[in-house]
Amino acid sequence: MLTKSTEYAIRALVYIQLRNNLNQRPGVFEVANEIEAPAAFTAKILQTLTKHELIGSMKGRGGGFFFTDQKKTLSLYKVISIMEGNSVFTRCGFGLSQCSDSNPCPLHHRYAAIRDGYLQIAQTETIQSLAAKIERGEAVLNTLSKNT
Amino acid sequence: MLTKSTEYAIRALVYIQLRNNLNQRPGVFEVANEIEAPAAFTAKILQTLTKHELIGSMKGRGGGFFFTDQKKTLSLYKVISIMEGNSVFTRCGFGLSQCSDSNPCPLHHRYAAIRDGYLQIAQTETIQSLAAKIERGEAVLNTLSKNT
DNA sequence: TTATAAAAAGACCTGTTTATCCTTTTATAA
DNA sequence: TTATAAAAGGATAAACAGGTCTTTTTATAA
Repeated sequence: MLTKSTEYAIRALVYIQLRNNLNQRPGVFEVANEIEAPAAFTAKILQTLTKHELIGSMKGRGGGFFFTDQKKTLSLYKVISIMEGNSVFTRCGFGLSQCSDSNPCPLHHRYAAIRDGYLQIAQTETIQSLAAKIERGEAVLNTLSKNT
Repeated sequence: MLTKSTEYAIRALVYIQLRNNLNQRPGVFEVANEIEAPAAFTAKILQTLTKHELIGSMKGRGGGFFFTDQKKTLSLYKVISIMEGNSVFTRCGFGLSQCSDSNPCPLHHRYAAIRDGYLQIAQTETIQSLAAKIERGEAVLNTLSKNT
């Protein structure tokens, strides 16, 4: 469904939010380690997220990544759009470039329902809502941490 | 969602079914043209489908592709599994390798519902059911044909 | 004010998917 | 029985996603 880059981005942002909640600013290596992604690749993704101002960054000693506005929420939809565009929410499930309610492919009606459900998730879930679930022990961020 | 190869495969199979219903056996060029896919690439995909015996083929003059058993149906699930495996039906939406009802990622419950819905579509829709919709004028196979 | 720690930037490498082209095999119509 | 039309097979290329490495910039603690 999502590209690896997008998945890494979402996991990284959730981790950053978790650390920010403890008044800490994780760096590239810490983030990469926690989300179980290659460090150099994680650095590139964090660069992208910073360039698009989803997060802020500080260079130099004690630097790292952080959310600039602790009150705002960030929807998965926005993260996905920035990382890979929104075609996952619009593409035809049959591969047709022209496919719509009025000119449907044979999968259209059923597939569009599923796709819209996915869009709903992406629009309503946020980095903060995911982080909260982890903080409440209802979910895990990575393979390492078992919440037993 | 699906790879291009899988989409081409499904569209090709639907077209072959449509032609078979008229007692014809389309060849590579005809299929490629109708499903709006590159001919050489379509040939490779038809080769794969033939090797896995989803369809039969005849070489030589008057040859082409066809379903060997006109009574059987072929689910999209089977086509997808052969073309790209079944990870689309099993992957975690958050990218975790270990993600389950008992050890969920923060997206798990909502995402699994969507994914299962998609699995339902793939298991219940068949090449034949899609072809039938087209024959009834309820849907289109390609960009060219407008069903107005 | 300098050594150090960190992110930013850019070049480069790797693997997979998508796609093309050429040769070989095979069936059949003439 | 031969020319021809078609699929099968194999090698190669192009585009993209995923990933690495090195250098540059910048902030700060010592």
